[in-house]
Amino acid sequence: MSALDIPCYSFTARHASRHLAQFYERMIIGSGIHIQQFTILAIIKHKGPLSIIELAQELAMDRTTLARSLNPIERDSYISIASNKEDQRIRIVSITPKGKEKLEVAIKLWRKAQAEFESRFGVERAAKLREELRAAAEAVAA
Amino acid sequence: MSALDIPCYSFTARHASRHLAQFYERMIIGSGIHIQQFTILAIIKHKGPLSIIELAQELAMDRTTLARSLNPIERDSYISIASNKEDQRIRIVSITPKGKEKLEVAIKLWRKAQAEFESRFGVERAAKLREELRAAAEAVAA
DNA sequence: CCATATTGCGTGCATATACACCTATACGCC
DNA sequence: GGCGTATAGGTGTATATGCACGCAATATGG
Repeated sequence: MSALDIPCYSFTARHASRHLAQFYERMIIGSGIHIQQFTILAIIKHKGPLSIIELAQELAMDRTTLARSLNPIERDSYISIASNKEDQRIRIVSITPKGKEKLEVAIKLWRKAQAEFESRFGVERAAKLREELRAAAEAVAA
Repeated sequence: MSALDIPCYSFTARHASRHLAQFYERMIIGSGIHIQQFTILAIIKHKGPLSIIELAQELAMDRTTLARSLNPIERDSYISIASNKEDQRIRIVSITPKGKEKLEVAIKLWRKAQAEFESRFGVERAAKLREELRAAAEAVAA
């Protein structure tokens, strides 16, 4: 018996998440960004300029975690963060042209990672797993 | 469409892992240890004294990540780390009596978390999800 | 219009994660 | 025994994660 036989759902999810992340990192390393940054860039691009809180809601992650995750991609000029005239508390996050270029490169590699995982795991099976993961997260929502 | 609709398996797994972890953290907070530390303590107890590398293999996690995760539970005297006479490179990790006590308290709360998740998500469904997560991690193993 | 509540956000702290690189020890072969 | 190699482990750096707390700006109620 190894730890993988521990029936803890949290451990199993964490374990799978770690290893999937490493798999995706290896696949998109040529783009120069991380898989988490890829997701954030993709959301910013598709949902348009957003406040920190709106973006955190879109990504279903903690506001403070997201804020810190923005630092490296802002430093590398993939996003820009501007203040808001009407409400000076709000900071608006946008993707830059440089960020869009980066995203396009990463998307090609990401598609390969997706295809490779589906090839190894099965397309239907992968879709089912994703749906169940979503449902599990919803089941434990605070 | 939110980020949850992004079909990235890595994002979905990370998302579920984060939220499951938060759920378990809330449930075992009374024990004073974290869910990750709970898993590590449980493995050390059940697999007996182990080297860092053996322990990392048991937990299917990176050696250096594990080593740093041992710091807080060693500081709190839940584990002890001793050197090895035969091979002085090796450091042997053991659970302490204090660690065992802590583990017993945490295990009661963990069982409640397990039961609560199974109640919300379904026992069969949860078992199936766990099995699929395990298989997915194996599919992307380096 | 002022006092209070709410909201948006940043920061300190602690833990988690892993790669690259380093040191020390053991082992194997000659 | 000594030298090259393999192995166990530590450390620097960077990102990820989220709670507690604080601050500033806006909204609200009287």
